[in-house]
Amino acid sequence: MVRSRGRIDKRQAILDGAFTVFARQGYAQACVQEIADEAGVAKPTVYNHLSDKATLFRHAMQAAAQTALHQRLAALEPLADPGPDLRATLEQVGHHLLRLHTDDRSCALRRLLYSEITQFPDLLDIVTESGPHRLTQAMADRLARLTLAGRLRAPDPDQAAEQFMALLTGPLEARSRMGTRQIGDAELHEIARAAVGTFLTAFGPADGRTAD
Amino acid sequence: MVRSRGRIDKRQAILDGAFTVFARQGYAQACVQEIADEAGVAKPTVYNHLSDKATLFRHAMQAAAQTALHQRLAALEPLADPGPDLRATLEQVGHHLLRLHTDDRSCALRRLLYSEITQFPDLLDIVTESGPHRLTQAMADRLARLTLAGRLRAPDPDQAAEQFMALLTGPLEARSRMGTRQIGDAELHEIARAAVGTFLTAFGPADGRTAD
DNA sequence: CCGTTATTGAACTCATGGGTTCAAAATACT
DNA sequence: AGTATTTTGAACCCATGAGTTCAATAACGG
Repeated sequence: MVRSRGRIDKRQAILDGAFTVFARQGYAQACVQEIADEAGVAKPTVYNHLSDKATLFRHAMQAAAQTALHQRLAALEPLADPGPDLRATLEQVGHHLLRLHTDDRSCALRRLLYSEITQFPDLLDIVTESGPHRLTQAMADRLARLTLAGRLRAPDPDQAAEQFMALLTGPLEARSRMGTRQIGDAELHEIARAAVGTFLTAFGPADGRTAD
Repeated sequence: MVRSRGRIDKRQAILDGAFTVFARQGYAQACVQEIADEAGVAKPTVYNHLSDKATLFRHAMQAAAQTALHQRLAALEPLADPGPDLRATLEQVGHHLLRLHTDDRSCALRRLLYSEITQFPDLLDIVTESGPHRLTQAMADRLARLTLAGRLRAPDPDQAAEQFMALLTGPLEARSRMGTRQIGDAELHEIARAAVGTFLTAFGPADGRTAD
């Protein structure tokens, strides 16, 4: 059995394995030996790369948050140049965001953040500020542009973005039983459609209530 | 024989202290000795009332969820007979809900639920079903009545309730930094006003946008 | 090839904390 | 009063797991 013994590869493997195990067990219940196994690595190797369990946790969370943020920002792309059917584009983006939001790693990240926020207050600056906040900001930018273009009526884009995100993710929490139940694609579409419907009724152009 | 054990009913003190410590430390980090101290009781007394740490946790969570639910349901009362100014009543109820939602014990309850949901899947049935779900249900009932009375236009009261709650609590999560920052009453009022504004624009009576 | 460095497994130390035992003391019930 | 029950403190047992040590070994660079 020749395992790849590159030094760089191991660090990434360790961080990935760490997040997987933390996600499955929670911080306190996860033992370093299990993380080492998950990463296909010996326990001392873990301590060779990351000094202790806490920093291991921090780095694993940071990495997971980074990828989550990038995925979400990418999902906003269609709003940069929405086609003639703004409603359809919003629904597409909304649905994409919902899919990312219900992703296993995403749910685990939120759960871990919630649970360890008291023990690791610095996680907020690492994760949240690089997370939801920047996402809402980007969304607000899009909405501002759309308002300037006369396709929306959102004089306060920050508030509109905040509420659009709320309309999307709010109903999820209850329905997904806090992330323990996987939600079918059809239901996600339905939630996105309802969210966009309400959003456009409130912030759509003047003649808003048209067809659907 | 008679159920009054020892001097007072220590059981309640234990459950209260347990929730306090769990809220402060998280499940795994909380040690039973500390709970005993918090409750002003000896450690064996704790085990005398609750068989082990897990059931102690479950009962503490259940008790906390009960009170939280009752408080929230009570907050909906004004909607049973709203005065002539529906907007004002909605804002009042919304603000009240937000205050309860940002309450320390409430935040701790949500945090603990999120964090231990994998270790205690049964908590969902104990807490969530007795929590947000029943609250949204009650809200939907109110909205249905208001629609029948011609004061709203919410043909799907369940969805309207779901979205109203989302508009209220969604913006909170980001702003309160997941419950770590206390939000001033003024900001809560602002959030409630914005939520009700959007809600009424979407679900208000036909001549909606005028009323103020 | 050979020295350097990273990795490995296994065993070890040590602190923490769940849960129990027990005899003494406090309390409640009659 | 007297008896049954609970509470209490302290000590105890024991499992778990973080973090370390170390000698053997695999990879890598020259």
